[in-house]
Amino acid sequence: MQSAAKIDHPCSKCAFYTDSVWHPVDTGSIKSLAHNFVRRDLNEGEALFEQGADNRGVFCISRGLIALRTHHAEGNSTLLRLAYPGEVVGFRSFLGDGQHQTEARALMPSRVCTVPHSASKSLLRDNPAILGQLAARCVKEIDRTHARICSAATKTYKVQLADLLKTLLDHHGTQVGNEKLMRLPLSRTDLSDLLGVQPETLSRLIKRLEKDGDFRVKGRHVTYNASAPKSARSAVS
Amino acid sequence: MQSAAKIDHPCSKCAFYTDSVWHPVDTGSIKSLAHNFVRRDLNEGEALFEQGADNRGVFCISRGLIALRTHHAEGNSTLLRLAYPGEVVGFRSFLGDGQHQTEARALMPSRVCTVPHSASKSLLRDNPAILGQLAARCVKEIDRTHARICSAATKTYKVQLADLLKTLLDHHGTQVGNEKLMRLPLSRTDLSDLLGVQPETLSRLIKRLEKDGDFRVKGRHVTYNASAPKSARSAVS
DNA sequence: CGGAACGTTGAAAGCTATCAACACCGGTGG
DNA sequence: CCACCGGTGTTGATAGCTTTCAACGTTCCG
Repeated sequence: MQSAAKIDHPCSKCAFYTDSVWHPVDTGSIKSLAHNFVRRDLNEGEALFEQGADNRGVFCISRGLIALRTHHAEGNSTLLRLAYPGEVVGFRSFLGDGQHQTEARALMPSRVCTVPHSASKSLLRDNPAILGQLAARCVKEIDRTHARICSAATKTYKVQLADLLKTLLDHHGTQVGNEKLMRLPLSRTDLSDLLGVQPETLSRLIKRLEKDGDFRVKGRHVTYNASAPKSARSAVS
Repeated sequence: MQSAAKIDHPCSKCAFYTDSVWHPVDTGSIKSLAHNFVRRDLNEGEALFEQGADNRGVFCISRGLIALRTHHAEGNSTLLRLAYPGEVVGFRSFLGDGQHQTEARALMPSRVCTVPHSASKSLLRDNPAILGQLAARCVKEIDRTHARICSAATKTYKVQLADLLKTLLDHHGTQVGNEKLMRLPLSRTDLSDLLGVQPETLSRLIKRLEKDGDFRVKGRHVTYNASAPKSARSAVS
C-alpha cells in the first residue's frame, strides 16, 4: 500500500479539467493544490471580489455566471465581461499589479474554485506550464475585448443587442418547438451597462427588436424565433 | 583571453533594455538571440505583418510608430492600437493560434527588432522568465483595451478625440512658449478608424474642438493651448 | 493638365441622451 | 387585507449628435 495517501487532483472531477489552468502540475504540487484549494458558493448578487481590493488568488468558475464590472468615478459602471463555468477570473490582477481593477459579482447562484494568492504564486514557481495556461487565458481575453471594440465601432446598438441575446440564449436557452426560451440572467441596468447605452435607450432597442419579429421580451422572459416573421419582413431581403 | 568571443545581448544598447521581454536569459540563449535577432527598418506605410498571416516572431518596436488594425469583412477597418518604441507587437498570435488577427503598419519611418518564431519558441523553452515578460505585456494590453471600452461607453466622441490628441501630443509634441505643437502621425481616416466614427464626423468633431478654444488643427498641424480661451469659456465653469 | 486620394461642407434622416412622469413589483407595516 | 414605499423599468418630448449621400475643395503625382 502507498505510504502517504494518494491525493487526487482537486480539479480532476471538474467538467473543465482538461482545460484547467492547474492541469499539468507535478505530484508535490497536486498535494499543495489539494490543501489550499477552496470551493465557494455565491448567492445571486454576491461579490467574489471588489474593485480596488487586493488579489486573493485565481478564481475558476465551476457553476453559474459571474459579471466583471468596473465602476467609474462618475458613479456609473461598465460591464466588461460575463464569465461562464470553465472560465477563469482574477488572473489579470494576479499576473499584474495585484489590485483588482474590476468587481466580480454573481448574476446567478454560482460556484467558484479558488487557489489562494500565495499558493498560486508558489505553484507558478514550481510549474512553469501554469504560466502558459494563464497566458492562454490572457490571449482569450485580448481576443474577446478586441472583438468587442470592433463590434462597438462597426455595428449598431440594435445589432449588438441582438447578438448579445443570441449569445445568452446559447448559454441559458431551451429549445421549445422552433422557438428558444430563456430567463434573462441580467437586469435591464446590467444589459445597458454591457452595451454602453442608457437604460431608456435599451428599453427602446428591445421594443425595436420585437417589432422586427425575431424576439419577444417580457420582463426577464425572452423568446427567440429566427424563422417567424411576425410583422412581415421587408420585401427586398 | 576568452575562447569564444563574448557576445553582447543584442538589446543591451537599446533604450528599452531594462524592460525587454528578452532580458533575463541565460548565456547560451544570449548567443542564440544574437544570431537570430533581426533589425528591420520600415518606411511610412509599410506593413510589418498582414492580417491573417502566420506569426513569424515577436516584434519589438525600437523607433517610429506602428498601427495595429483589423480589417472587417464589410471593407472598413478598426484601428485597435498605436504601438510606440519599447512596445511589443505580435505576441498575441505568438502565444495564441499563430495567426495574426491584426495588420501592423508603420505610420512613420520605424525600426523593429524581430526574434523569429522558432528562435522565440526555443528561447521560451529555455527561459521561463520570458513567458512572464510576455504575460506582463498581455496584462498591459488587457488594461489598454478595458480602458478603451470604458472610454467608449462613458465619454463623448469629442472628449475621446481631445484625449487622443493630448496623448499624441505627449509623444510627438514640442513645447513652444505655452503652446504645444505637433505634426499628426495619422491621417483623418486613421483617426476616424481609431475613434470608430465616420470621416465626416471626425471633421466636424475637430471643428467643434477648435471652437472650444484649446486646439487648432490645420491639415496635420496641431496646436494645443490648455490655457488660452480663444472664444470666451462658459461663465459658469 | 488630369486624375486619384483625401478631406471638408451641406442637408436630411435617424438615433441617443436627458429630464420628467408614470407603471410595475415586492416587501414592510399598520 | 390594504396602504405605502423604494427600486426597477417604461414612455414621452426635446435637444443634440451621428450617419448618410452628394457635392465640392485640396493636394500630390504621373
